[in-house]
Amino acid sequence: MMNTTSQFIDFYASSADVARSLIGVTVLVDGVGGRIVETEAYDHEDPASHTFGGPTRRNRVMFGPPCRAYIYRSYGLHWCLNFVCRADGHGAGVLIRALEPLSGVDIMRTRRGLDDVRLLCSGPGRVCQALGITDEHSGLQIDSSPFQLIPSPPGEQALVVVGPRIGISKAKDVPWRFGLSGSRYLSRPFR
DNA sequence: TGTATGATCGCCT
DNA sequence: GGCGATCATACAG
Repeated sequence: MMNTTSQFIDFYASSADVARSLIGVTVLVDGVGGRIVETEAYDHEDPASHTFGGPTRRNRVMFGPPCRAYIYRSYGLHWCLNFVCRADGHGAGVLIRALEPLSGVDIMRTRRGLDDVRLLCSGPGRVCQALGITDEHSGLQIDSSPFQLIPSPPGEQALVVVGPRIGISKAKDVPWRFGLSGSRYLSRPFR
């Protein structure tokens, strides 16, 4: 398998394991971004997932190789970023729901049209607007340009909290939402 | 702090 | 034709 696995995240693991291990990792697009503080896992056997029911034109990237970006349009308005995981054919991924802004904050302010750092990347649609992500990024490797993944500082152990996913009508109780405990940049608090 | 609502369109039935 | 893995705004308490 060629250069498709990031060095410190095993994208061949289950989407829930990947979602948990991404907390604390920094993601940049053309140098702009921050630390992941909130994720959600989705997979092929999950009624809440786009991939439930098999491949379609929209979701085909999720059935391809791991360590790629799957971008979809949400509510006709927003873009949302996922990291594809598991081996080929599983239709699994991790939704990036919120970042702690770290790099290129002024660029993100401009793109979002507001100043408050807490509102720059605290939601999946906001993340894509702040990082300049559109469907043109769909299918790209997330460990090479323009994307960049940076591990958490060694010794810094992210304390991860878990809860049900947000904004779905099916499989509401599955605890596949992960967050950095105590972060000010979550899209919503954990109960 | 919370509930409600409009915007807007690609995808699937 | 209907419905979202959402967001910003408006209003109530």
